[in-house]
Amino acid sequence: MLTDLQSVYGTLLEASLLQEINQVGTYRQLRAGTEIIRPGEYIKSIPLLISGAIKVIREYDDGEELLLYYVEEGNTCSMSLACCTEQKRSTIKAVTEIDTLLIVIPNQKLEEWIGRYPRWRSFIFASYQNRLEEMLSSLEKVAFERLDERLVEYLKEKGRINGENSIHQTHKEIADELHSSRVVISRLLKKLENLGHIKLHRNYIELNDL
Amino acid sequence: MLTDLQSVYGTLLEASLLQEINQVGTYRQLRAGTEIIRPGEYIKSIPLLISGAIKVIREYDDGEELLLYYVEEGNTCSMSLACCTEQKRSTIKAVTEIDTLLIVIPNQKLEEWIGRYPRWRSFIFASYQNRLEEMLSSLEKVAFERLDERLVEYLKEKGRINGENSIHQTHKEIADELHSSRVVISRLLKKLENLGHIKLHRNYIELNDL
DNA sequence: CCTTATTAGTAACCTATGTTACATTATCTT
DNA sequence: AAGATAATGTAACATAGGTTACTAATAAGG
Repeated sequence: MLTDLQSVYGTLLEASLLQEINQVGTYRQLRAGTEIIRPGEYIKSIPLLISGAIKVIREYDDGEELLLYYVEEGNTCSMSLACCTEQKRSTIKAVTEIDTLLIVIPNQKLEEWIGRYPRWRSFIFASYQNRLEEMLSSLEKVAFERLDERLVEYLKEKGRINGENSIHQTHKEIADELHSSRVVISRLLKKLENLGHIKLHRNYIELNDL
Repeated sequence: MLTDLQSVYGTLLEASLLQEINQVGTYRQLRAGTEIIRPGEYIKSIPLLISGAIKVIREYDDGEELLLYYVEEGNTCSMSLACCTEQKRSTIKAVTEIDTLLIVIPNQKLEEWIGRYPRWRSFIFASYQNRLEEMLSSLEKVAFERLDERLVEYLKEKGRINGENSIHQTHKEIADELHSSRVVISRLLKKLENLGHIKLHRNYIELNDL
């Protein structure tokens, strides 16, 4: 486990800090589709990703949702950071996109290390920076791009994260994450198929050239 | 000047830190409409707002733009923080919305104080947290709300920030900040006028009940 | 005071996206 | 195998919002 940690965070963090993380943290191996954070929960610890990916979703009472961004290996979820340090309830949902290995750190350590380890401090700042940029990028996509463009990017990203050239999702699920409707997504997917970019099947989509 | 600083940041930051800020920082009194940050610039210092307000805008090569959020007194601009610590170019434009007093801190102090002043550390974290939330809120508005709702919120917020019940902007300017077109904004404003919520004039809009 | 530029009003039209409704096909249960 | 359920295809229609074009009103400059 420590070797995994070192191979991912070795260049980012101090060797002594890695030892400490390994001692106080709890390793968790999670299956794809596991809910890590639910809206309304208090968060008492932060996850460092060793492998896999987590998708972060904004969810509403009425069942509406919107995909915000993915967190990948070597990163942490700044939304949790923020919630930790401020003792606030989470406003987002986090779900493992694929099988994921992470290590969970209790939040008092988070603060303590900021005083003691300069590289931890940089790491935390960089995480915030990344998150702000991801949010900005999501905002731009929603504000400026048309749905067909967003759909293509969604398919590409999902394929990349899952390391496959196919997407195992129903049209309804895609529609939810893009905050659209099933019929519209089916229509656009069919158009992409007619252009030869993808091939549609029941419950999965083959990606050819996007 | 120090008394202004104390009255705004006195409860947030250590007294000794305020002294230090007062010494190393540069006070700047800016007129409404002053550009503080332009896209592409490197940022070597961060601003602490003492009074006034700054609007933060995403701007593109083709002249398109989108209003992201306002920074008000007692806050700093986390987008600058992020740029400072990472030595990156700014991706946003910041303009004073009204006459504004702020104090500018060189960025090496920013880092130094994080190690030395716990409350500075909390302040910086809280700023990030606020910015993430503002971004999330902007994202939601663009993704879920219709333009007429966004327009109403825009008018309210602008009125509040300027401390007036009128907005001194042309329809074109409003359209740009909401990333829409003049004709559409005029149409929606006229509808709001017919409902008795506002009164339209050349170059300004009277707000009645919104 | 007259000309010009800026700002706003309005109509006609277009398109992306959402909605409703129903048919079809694939998968699961029993 | 039959029926139930879930996923997809498709057509018809509604609407928010963007575009173009033109007019009207107001302000600014000489």
